Amino acid sequence: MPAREAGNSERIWQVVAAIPPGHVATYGAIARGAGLPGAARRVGAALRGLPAATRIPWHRVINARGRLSLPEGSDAWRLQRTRLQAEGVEFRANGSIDLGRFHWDPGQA
DNA sequence: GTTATGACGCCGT
DNA sequence: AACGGCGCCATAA
Repeated sequence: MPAREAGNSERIWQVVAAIPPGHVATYGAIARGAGLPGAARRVGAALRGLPAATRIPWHRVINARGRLSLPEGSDAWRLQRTRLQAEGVEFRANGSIDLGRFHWDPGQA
Protein backbone atom coordinates (compact mmCIF):
# COMPACT_ATOMS: atom_id res chain seq x y z
CA MET A 1 0.00 0.00 0.00
CA PRO A 2 1.27 3.45 -0.94
CA ALA A 3 2.75 5.15 2.10
CA ARG A 4 1.66 8.52 0.81
CA GLU A 5 -1.31 9.06 -1.42
CA ALA A 6 -0.99 11.28 -4.44
CA GLY A 7 -3.94 13.33 -3.29
CA ASN A 8 -1.82 15.60 -1.14
CA SER A 9 -3.66 18.59 -2.50
CA GLU A 10 -6.32 18.04 0.15
CA ARG A 11 -3.78 18.36 2.95
CA ILE A 12 -2.19 21.38 1.31
CA TRP A 13 -5.54 23.13 1.02
CA GLN A 14 -6.24 22.42 4.67
CA VAL A 15 -3.01 24.09 5.76
CA VAL A 16 -3.61 27.08 3.49
CA ALA A 17 -7.10 27.43 4.95
CA ALA A 18 -5.50 27.78 8.39
CA ILE A 19 -3.51 30.91 7.51
CA PRO A 20 -4.95 33.75 9.62
CA PRO A 21 -6.25 36.84 7.76
CA GLY A 22 -3.68 39.62 7.58
CA HIS A 23 -0.84 37.11 7.33
CA VAL A 24 0.98 35.20 4.62
CA ALA A 25 2.84 31.88 4.41
CA THR A 26 5.54 30.76 2.00
CA TYR A 27 5.09 27.79 -0.34
CA GLY A 28 7.87 25.99 1.49
CA ALA A 29 6.28 26.58 4.89
CA ILE A 30 2.95 25.26 3.66
CA ALA A 31 4.63 22.15 2.29
CA ARG A 32 6.33 21.49 5.63
CA GLY A 33 3.12 22.15 7.52
CA ALA A 34 1.39 19.60 5.32
CA GLY A 35 4.06 17.03 6.11
CA LEU A 36 5.61 17.33 2.65
CA PRO A 37 9.02 18.97 3.21
CA GLY A 38 10.70 19.99 -0.02
CA ALA A 39 7.47 19.83 -2.02
CA ALA A 40 7.00 23.58 -2.36
CA ARG A 41 6.29 23.15 -6.06
CA ARG A 42 3.40 20.81 -5.26
CA VAL A 43 1.80 23.61 -3.26
CA GLY A 44 1.76 25.90 -6.27
CA ALA A 45 0.30 23.12 -8.39
CA ALA A 46 -2.41 22.46 -5.82
CA LEU A 47 -3.42 26.12 -5.69
CA ARG A 48 -3.28 26.31 -9.47
CA GLY A 49 -6.02 23.68 -9.62
CA LEU A 50 -8.42 25.53 -7.35
CA PRO A 51 -11.73 26.75 -8.84
CA ALA A 52 -12.07 30.53 -9.20
CA ALA A 53 -14.85 30.65 -6.63
CA THR A 54 -13.00 28.66 -3.97
CA ARG A 55 -13.14 29.76 -0.35
CA ILE A 56 -9.53 28.68 0.20
CA PRO A 57 -7.41 31.81 0.93
CA TRP A 58 -4.84 31.00 -1.76
CA HIS A 59 -3.89 34.69 -1.91
CA ARG A 60 -2.08 34.35 1.43
CA VAL A 61 0.58 32.13 -0.10
CA ILE A 62 3.72 33.85 -1.42
CA ASN A 63 7.28 32.79 -2.18
CA ALA A 64 10.30 32.77 0.15
CA ARG A 65 11.44 36.15 -1.16
CA GLY A 66 8.32 37.82 0.13
CA ARG A 67 6.95 38.34 -3.39
CA LEU A 68 3.92 37.12 -5.30
CA SER A 69 4.87 34.29 -7.65
CA LEU A 70 2.09 34.98 -10.13
CA PRO A 71 2.93 36.76 -13.39
CA GLU A 72 3.09 40.45 -12.49
CA GLY A 73 0.27 42.41 -14.02
CA SER A 74 -2.00 39.39 -14.52
CA ASP A 75 -5.58 39.39 -13.21
CA ALA A 76 -4.76 36.80 -10.56
CA TRP A 77 -1.74 38.87 -9.49
CA ARG A 78 -3.86 41.95 -9.03
CA LEU A 79 -6.58 40.03 -7.19
CA GLN A 80 -4.02 38.56 -4.78
CA ARG A 81 -2.42 41.93 -4.15
CA THR A 82 -5.77 43.64 -3.62
CA ARG A 83 -7.03 40.99 -1.21
CA LEU A 84 -3.86 41.08 0.88
CA GLN A 85 -3.90 44.86 1.15
CA ALA A 86 -7.56 44.67 2.14
CA GLU A 87 -6.54 42.40 5.02
CA GLY A 88 -3.89 44.83 6.20
CA VAL A 89 -0.80 43.25 4.64
CA GLU A 90 1.59 46.00 3.61
CA PHE A 91 3.69 45.98 0.45
CA ARG A 92 7.03 47.77 0.27
CA ALA A 93 7.69 50.22 -2.54
CA ASN A 94 9.53 47.46 -4.38
CA GLY A 95 6.48 45.22 -4.12
CA SER A 96 7.77 42.83 -1.46
CA ILE A 97 6.21 41.89 1.87
CA ASP A 98 8.10 41.97 5.18
CA LEU A 99 8.06 38.30 6.17
CA GLY A 100 9.33 39.23 9.60
CA ARG A 101 6.05 41.02 10.24
CA PHE A 102 3.46 39.13 8.21
CA HIS A 103 4.69 35.60 7.80
CA TRP A 104 2.76 32.89 9.60
CA ASP A 105 4.25 29.44 10.14
CA PRO A 106 1.92 26.40 10.12
CA GLY A 107 4.03 25.00 12.92
CA GLN A 108 2.50 27.38 15.45
CA ALA A 109 -0.97 26.09 14.62
C1' DG B 1 11.03 4.03 -18.92
C1' DT B 2 12.47 8.88 -20.11
C1' DT B 3 11.86 13.68 -20.62
C1' DA B 4 9.57 17.97 -20.01
C1' DT B 5 7.06 21.16 -16.91
C1' DG B 6 6.03 24.32 -12.91
C1' DA B 7 1.92 29.89 -8.26
C1' DC B 8 9.40 26.88 -5.46
C1' DG B 9 13.97 27.23 -2.71
C1' DC B 10 18.84 27.55 -1.92
C1' DC B 11 23.57 28.52 -3.03
C1' DG B 12 27.34 30.23 -5.79
C1' DT B 13 29.07 33.82 -8.85
C1' DA C 1 21.50 43.16 -5.51
C1' DA C 2 20.87 40.63 -9.80
C1' DC C 3 21.26 36.19 -12.31
C1' DG C 4 21.89 31.68 -13.34
C1' DG C 5 22.09 26.90 -12.25
C1' DC C 6 20.72 22.85 -9.81
C1' DG C 7 17.80 20.25 -6.61
C1' DC C 8 13.11 18.97 -5.37
C1' DC C 9 8.53 16.34 -6.06
C1' DA C 10 4.46 14.80 -8.63
C1' DT C 11 2.03 14.93 -13.26
C1' DA C 12 1.75 14.74 -18.01
C1' DA C 13 3.39 13.57 -22.57
